[in-house]
Amino acid sequence: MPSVPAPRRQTKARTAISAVLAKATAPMTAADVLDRVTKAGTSVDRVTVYRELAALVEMGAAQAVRLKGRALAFEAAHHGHHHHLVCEGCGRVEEIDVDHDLEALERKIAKRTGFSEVRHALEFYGRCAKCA
Amino acid sequence: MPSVPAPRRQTKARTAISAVLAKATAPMTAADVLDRVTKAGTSVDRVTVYRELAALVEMGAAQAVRLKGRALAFEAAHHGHHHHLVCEGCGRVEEIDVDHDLEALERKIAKRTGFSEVRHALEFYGRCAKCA
DNA sequence: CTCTGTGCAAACGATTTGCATGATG
DNA sequence: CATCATGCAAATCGTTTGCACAGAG
Repeated sequence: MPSVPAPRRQTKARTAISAVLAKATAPMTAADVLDRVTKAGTSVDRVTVYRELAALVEMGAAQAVRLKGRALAFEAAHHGHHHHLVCEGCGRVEEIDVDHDLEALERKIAKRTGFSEVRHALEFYGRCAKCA
Repeated sequence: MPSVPAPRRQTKARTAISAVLAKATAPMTAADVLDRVTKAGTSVDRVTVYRELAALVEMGAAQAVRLKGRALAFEAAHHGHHHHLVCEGCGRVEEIDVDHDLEALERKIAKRTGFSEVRHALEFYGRCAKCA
């Protein structure tokens, strides 16, 4: 077990994956990322994408969200805390801000239940105007 | 495509699965259900459990929730609308009621975005007193 | 030159599907 | 006795792991 966190090397794969994730307007699945990276001209393996996404989450540069559907989706962390509105027709995802004070709610729950480090996941589902 | 919804036959497997799900105090994964059904003395195949759970959801008698972890979990629908608090240490799940008016929030979102049939999923995660 | 990153193959867990047989209404 | 339900085998999908080689520092 190294006392030093281990250096992070810069590689084509990493640059490409981060670039794609940074440009994304909605959470992307590993397959989505692979697809765009490939179409952008960089040849990367599926496994590398999984590993890099995990690394980005680990570093706090990305976060994983579980929307409808089996695959995990990822988004760059530079957006602040926000929520998602998912269309069940076309699958399109919008970011959405909520004015409710969920942090206060978390504190209340923590106090009531004895839980610590309480966090939340909140998503909305519906049908967009086009898919109505 | 039959104009009549297709009759639902009563079988041992179905009785056992519904019974287990009805008694559950927290959402159960297909594997959990299989396990309890088996231990309760009824021999059922994994596949039957999946099919029956899907059928129950379809009928509105159960609902699926995606908590931390890869497997989908199911719970009987007879509890009203509620949320979950999941311990990331031991995995225990508590039902939890929230006083925030999320329906009002849904209506607001619907109006703002043009989405219809807006629903939400809200879960909380943290560490329970024992796992702190 | 050393160690991290990558590709490839294969393992894995969760879920789904095809098909022949069994049991219910 | 016509169908629906089930079991079993195998396919699929998303993800992870093991290992040998390539490439960054």
